[in-house]
Amino acid sequence: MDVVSPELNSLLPDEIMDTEAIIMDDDPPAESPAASGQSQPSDDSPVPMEMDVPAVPEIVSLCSDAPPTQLTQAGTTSTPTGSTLCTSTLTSTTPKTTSSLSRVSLTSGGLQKLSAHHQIILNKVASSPGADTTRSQGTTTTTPGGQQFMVTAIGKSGQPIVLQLPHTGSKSTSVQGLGEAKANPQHFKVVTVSSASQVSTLQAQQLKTVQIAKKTQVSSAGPIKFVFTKAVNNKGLTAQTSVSNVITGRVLSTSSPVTPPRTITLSETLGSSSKIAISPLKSPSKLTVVSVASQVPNSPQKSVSLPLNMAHLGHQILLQQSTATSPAKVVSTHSTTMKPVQTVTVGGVGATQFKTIFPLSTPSNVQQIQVPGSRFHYVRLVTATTGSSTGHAGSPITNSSMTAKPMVVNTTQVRMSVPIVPAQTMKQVVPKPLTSSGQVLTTQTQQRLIMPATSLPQIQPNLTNLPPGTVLAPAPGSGNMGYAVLPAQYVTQLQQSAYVTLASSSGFSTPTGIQTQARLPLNGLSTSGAAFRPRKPCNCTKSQCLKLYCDCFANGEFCQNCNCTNCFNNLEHETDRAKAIKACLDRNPEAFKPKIGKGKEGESDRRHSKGCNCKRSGCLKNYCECYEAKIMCSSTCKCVGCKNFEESPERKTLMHLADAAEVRVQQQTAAKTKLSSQISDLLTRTTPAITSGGGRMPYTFVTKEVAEVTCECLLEQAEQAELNQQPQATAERMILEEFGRCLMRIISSAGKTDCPSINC
DNA sequence: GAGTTTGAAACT
DNA sequence: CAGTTTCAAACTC
Repeated sequence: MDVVSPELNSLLPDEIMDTEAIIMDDDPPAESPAASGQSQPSDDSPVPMEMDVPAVPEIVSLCSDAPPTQLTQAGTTSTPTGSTLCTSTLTSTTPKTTSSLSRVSLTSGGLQKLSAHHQIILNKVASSPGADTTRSQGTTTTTPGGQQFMVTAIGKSGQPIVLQLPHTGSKSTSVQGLGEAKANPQHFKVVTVSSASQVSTLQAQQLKTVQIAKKTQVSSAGPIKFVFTKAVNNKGLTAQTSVSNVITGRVLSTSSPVTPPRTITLSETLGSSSKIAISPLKSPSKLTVVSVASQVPNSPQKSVSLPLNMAHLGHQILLQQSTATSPAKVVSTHSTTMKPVQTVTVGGVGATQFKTIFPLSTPSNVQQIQVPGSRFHYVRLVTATTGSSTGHAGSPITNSSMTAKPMVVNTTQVRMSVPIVPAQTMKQVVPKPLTSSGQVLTTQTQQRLIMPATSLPQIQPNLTNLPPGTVLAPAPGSGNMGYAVLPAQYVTQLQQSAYVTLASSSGFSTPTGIQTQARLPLNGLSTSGAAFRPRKPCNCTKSQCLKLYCDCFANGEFCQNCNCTNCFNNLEHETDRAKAIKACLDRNPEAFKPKIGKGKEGESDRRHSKGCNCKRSGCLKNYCECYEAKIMCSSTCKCVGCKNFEESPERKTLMHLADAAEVRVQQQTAAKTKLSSQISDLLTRTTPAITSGGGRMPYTFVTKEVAEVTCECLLEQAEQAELNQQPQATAERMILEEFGRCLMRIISSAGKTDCPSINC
């Protein structure tokens, strides 16, 4: 089970928070004051949200302004699991709550000093309850009641991220203990944070606290592991998954005995233009919340409360923009007993869903970049920069620009197993990407990017019904906080074929600025196969693809590879698109929800939510949405002359015809395949035989000379029979027998290299 | 490929 | 909410 802090969840749309993989076996949070205060926003969304589950408030922010010097990489340590743990200077943080708790602090910053691998350093820190989290960075204190881990992450300097791990060891029935009674003892939500490498423009260090709710199963025999799982492409195993400047991740997935641990590799690339390549996510994923530090000073941390209906969406990463001056939040109050080794799975694991929110400054910051010679579609998202380093961010991304060490989250599966040693034994843990054997590769699911845009505050309340991945773009000139909701499919597309470069605020715009490049699949053309069904390109001409007439728009996709004209359904027209979305939602709050409800027990239960309104088609043509969806009309339909019902003979006839046609097609296909195979095989075998001579075909031996000799032999038999005055029947038999012998000699000669010799 | 039909979406 | 218009897909030729 994943535990999401109510606080963080409250900031997120229910749909975003929703994950199919989440099992609601966890006990609702009760004890933590912060958690209690973080009541989840009421949402009527039927989809269970992670928000409902988490007992511990969680705050994740990804930007660190602290100078990199604070992070000191002490060394590396091999963990029992084989992962390499890099020790770094400990940063003590003080939980706001008085209760003892184990905490994991993710401190971003000082990445410059990190190894090139940009690993996230988990520093287990024993912190005293009263310690000040904001001040005591770099120090380690031991708290009797709980354990604190400092995770030094990637990114900009010095903004520590604190992962609080409520200890439930003593309290098996702890209120916050999530799913404690459940067999699966470990449930964590992990937020991975990476910050921009640029430190100069950043302001004071910011402490970010990530609270991790842990199930309390202290008695478990096996060591507990924290698995930081990133939304990683399960396909590409070889590629490095690096998260530069912006990163994150909240861990939604939990490691269970049955489920192989999944690893998230968060690596930071030190370079001016960092790109994050988000690998495609296949399996249903859990929600990943990524908090991105914004470069806007003094701006309060902005929480995203977007009730997006993304239940059906795949893996999504939620990026929250946080300001450098935003105060760190420490929420968890649980006191738990740290297990020797705990695995935290951060997002992206098989059944996890990630939702991604990237902060966007202005629409102008979103750039679609077509790289000549590259089959990938590049999208650059740049937040408004107020700093002096804007020039870099605004520059178009080209192949040459990509050389600037962009941070790329590859589609490659990268597993990071971060075993955490008890405070007594281990103080610092640095997760190391595990690509070696024995590590389980995580499966990626769809990712959807939601970009914060301040320009559309009014839309946010209605985001529940937004199309998956809808981009909410900030109004022009509206600050750099906004939400851009990328179309779900677009994100899906991005995952496979396109790159999205996300550059955060001015701090990122510098040569060391953060650029997140997400690898996204093309619209409807995903190579993943079944995961993404290819969709027809639209042909819209008048709707600008901003009306529900457009299937792309209706499906929450960006138009790509379409035949539409005057298309606004792209990143270049985020504002218009956002307005259109809002308009659609105003007209119909459920406009972007699937029309065909998914039956609980199979397709038979599927039905059109609204029903069709056919008049002439008899509901037996694709004009009818019911028929098109291969479902029968129901009582909700208002169709006239409907023939799309169970006992309809017309329907049966059509079905039979369709089945027959399908069978024919399949047979033809199979026949073609077989024939092709046979031909190919024949050519393969005959070609060398003909050329080599050793295996020549029989006809090659029946030369003119052979035929003449054979005929002479036959004539001789005929003459012989005539001389002996044999009856005609006997003569014919003699001739045929001679012919048989000739053939035998010819055949026997076939295996010989020299020319066959036939003698009567 | 052009033209027609159709029904959902948008509009009034 | 009902009627009309618009629109793009489905369909036909």
